[in-house]
Amino acid sequence: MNNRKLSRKEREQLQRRTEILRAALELFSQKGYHNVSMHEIAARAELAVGTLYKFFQNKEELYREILIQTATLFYSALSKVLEENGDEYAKIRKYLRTKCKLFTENILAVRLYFAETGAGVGISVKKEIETELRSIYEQGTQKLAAVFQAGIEKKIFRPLDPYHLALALEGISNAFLFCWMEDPDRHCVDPDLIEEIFFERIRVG
Amino acid sequence: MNNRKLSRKEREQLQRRTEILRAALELFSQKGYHNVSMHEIAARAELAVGTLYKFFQNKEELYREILIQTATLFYSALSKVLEENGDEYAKIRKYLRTKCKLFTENILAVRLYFAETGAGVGISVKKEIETELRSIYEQGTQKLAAVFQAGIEKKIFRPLDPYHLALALEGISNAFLFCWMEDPDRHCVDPDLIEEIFFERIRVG
Amino acid sequence: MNNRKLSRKEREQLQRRTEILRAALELFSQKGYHNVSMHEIAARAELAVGTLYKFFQNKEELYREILIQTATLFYSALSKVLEENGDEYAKIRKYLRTKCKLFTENILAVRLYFAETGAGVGISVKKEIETELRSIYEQGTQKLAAVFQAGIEKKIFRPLDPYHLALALEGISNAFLFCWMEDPDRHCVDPDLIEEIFFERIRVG
Amino acid sequence: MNNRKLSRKEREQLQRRTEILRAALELFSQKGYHNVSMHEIAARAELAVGTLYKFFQNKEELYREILIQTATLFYSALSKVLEENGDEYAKIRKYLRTKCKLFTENILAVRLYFAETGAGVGISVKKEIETELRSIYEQGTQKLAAVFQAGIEKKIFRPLDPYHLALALEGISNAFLFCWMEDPDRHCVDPDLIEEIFFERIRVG
DNA sequence: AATGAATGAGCGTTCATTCAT
DNA sequence: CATGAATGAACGCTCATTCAT
Repeated sequence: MNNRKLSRKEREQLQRRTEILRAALELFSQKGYHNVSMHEIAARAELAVGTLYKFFQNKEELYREILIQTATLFYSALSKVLEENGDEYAKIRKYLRTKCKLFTENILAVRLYFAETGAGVGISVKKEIETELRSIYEQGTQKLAAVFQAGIEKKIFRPLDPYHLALALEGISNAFLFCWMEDPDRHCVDPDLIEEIFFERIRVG
Repeated sequence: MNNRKLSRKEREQLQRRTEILRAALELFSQKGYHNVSMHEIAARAELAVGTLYKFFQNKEELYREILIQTATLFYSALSKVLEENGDEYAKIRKYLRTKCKLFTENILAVRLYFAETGAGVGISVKKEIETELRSIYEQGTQKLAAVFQAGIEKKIFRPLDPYHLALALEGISNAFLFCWMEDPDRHCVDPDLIEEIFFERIRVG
Repeated sequence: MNNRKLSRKEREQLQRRTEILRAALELFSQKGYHNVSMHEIAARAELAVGTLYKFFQNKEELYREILIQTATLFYSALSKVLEENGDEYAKIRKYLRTKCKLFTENILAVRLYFAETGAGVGISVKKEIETELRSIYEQGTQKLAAVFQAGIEKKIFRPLDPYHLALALEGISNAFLFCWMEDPDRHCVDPDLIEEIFFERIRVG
Repeated sequence: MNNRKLSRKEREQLQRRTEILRAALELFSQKGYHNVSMHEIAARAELAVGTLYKFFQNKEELYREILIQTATLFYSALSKVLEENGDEYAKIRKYLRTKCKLFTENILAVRLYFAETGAGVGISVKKEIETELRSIYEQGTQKLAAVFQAGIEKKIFRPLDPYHLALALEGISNAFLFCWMEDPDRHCVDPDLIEEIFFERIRVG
């Protein structure tokens, strides 16, 4: 990273930008895109409205930034896991664990993310944002499918369509995570539980 | 039914109401609640704005009507399936088939429905609508769980938490249906396919 | 009168018309012209909206009718009193008594009437109505002034400007009647009381 | 006063606010509350609609502000007069002079004021505003009554009910002022004239 | 003649965005 | 460079009026 090179001014700028994103995330995830005004975001970020427009072209762009940032964070973290060494079964298990962790640690962003992609559907704020997000999501699913593919070749998994397996894993884990988001006390986020249902009889042997 | 008793006037009224709902469904599912104006809906229904308000108290009510109608249609159809005679495995299979059929035949409404309930999350148009919908959805999941419970008792299924099984089945099937909704050519809606992944090794024996 | 000549149909028509005026008077005097809709009036008169338009060109005309009717009723009753035989002092006394009676018996209409003419001012629903009403009111004041004029000539009253005397009497009596309308329990409508203040000297010495 | 401390910005703000109030007063007093739109006021004030809402919460509040401002101005000026030193007769004379002056200098506001309080009646824009205004008006009348009471005790005035005397004075003066408002050429606003009629005896003998 | 469903102009209000300071 | 007052298009909604039945 080139953090060292940032002048005081630049650091202050970055700080401000981050502050805006934080304020916006809180508000958007609480009330939804259309029920949050730029004034409200400015007020929460303790800045003037005009300043918001110095950092983001418009409201949509600010929204997009939050979503892309989160999607990228998730994608890169989960990709990394899938690219590590180890057998495919272990990779999937770690993937599940990481996904659960990311979700629970970033609920606000997740809310927004799924409001947009709706676990597959979604009437997004803007079609472009939706497309962009879906593309990132799709890349993730493809990577997951590739791992299943490898696992199938190594006879770790039964010879099913790897993309479908990826889809199914995503579907189950999302369902459990959604359930938890709705009612955090129900403790559905246990990855072992998800694994048991998903794997126990799918795995060969 | 008392369809016979409808006078011409009443029939025309019903027709108009249906026309409004159709126009609204199309627009809402295409652009989302906040990006559709009452004028737009009126124009598409080839009516004056005022007429919309003769049938629906306000925009929200019109939106709610669409969602509740769909949710109820789905819920009653799927409940019926689960209440029919037959062993639990057959019931689940029929449930899956019916769900796929309902989805593919009501894509527009499904888009809206999941935009609201977000398969679990969702920053809804109005909290009341969300709650109402979620309650219907939850009832459905409970009914599904009851069938799994019965199946477990009869040793048809492995002794897992029945609610989790319901959640998982919903998760997987939604994932496949979403995938299809995004790209109808990919033909992911084959219920056999979903069953294979979900069941083959979950079922005892 | 030619009441005899009215056919059943005509009688029914008149009845309907009266019914509309009654309903409108009640509503207008309760909530004011702008806060009453034609639907509301129709509903209270137990008629269809369209029927209202058969009897009155539009909302304004309906309103005008009520006001002109009341103004004419008041004017003719009070004129009659002033034209009776008797000395001028007695006429004024009877005028006052009649005015108090008319007011207390037609509060609803009075409310409307003064809302329009505002005891002199008034931002009326329509300038034309205001002008028309004021003209009737002015005629009344002129007639009253003529009586004062006669009284002055007969040395019954001191030689003051008769129009001013008329104005003053109207002003005082209105003030007392308004006071009563606001709070009917305060019993300010005693004509003797008004007379005492109007006629007898206030300043000692 | 702290007028000195107003920065240029603050002065401009105040100017704008005043400008809005002026435009609104002109229009309201000309056409009445319901026949004036916010767009119209904005246009006359040479501002955008949105700007109106920066200064006043809504149309009603803007209306209320005008009325309360005027009522307070009148009340404080007239109260001051009644609280000055001097005998009661002199106070009433000065009161009358001041009232005439205030009326003639604020005709627009007076029109509105009496449209609301209707010199006693009035179907007001909002019950709350009416109540608030009437309370101010009533305070004024009470103060006037107190002066009459003192005058009666000092044998300056005949022993009549002081509140009724206040009511009568208000009634007469309003009648003359209304008469002048309708037709400014008739010169009815001469306070001497009002006094003569109010104070001296009308009936001969 | 009576009806009341349909109309659509026009209202009050909001809020993303701009730009003079 | 940050500010926030000003803008005005666009919204949801109402209601006087019309006209086919």
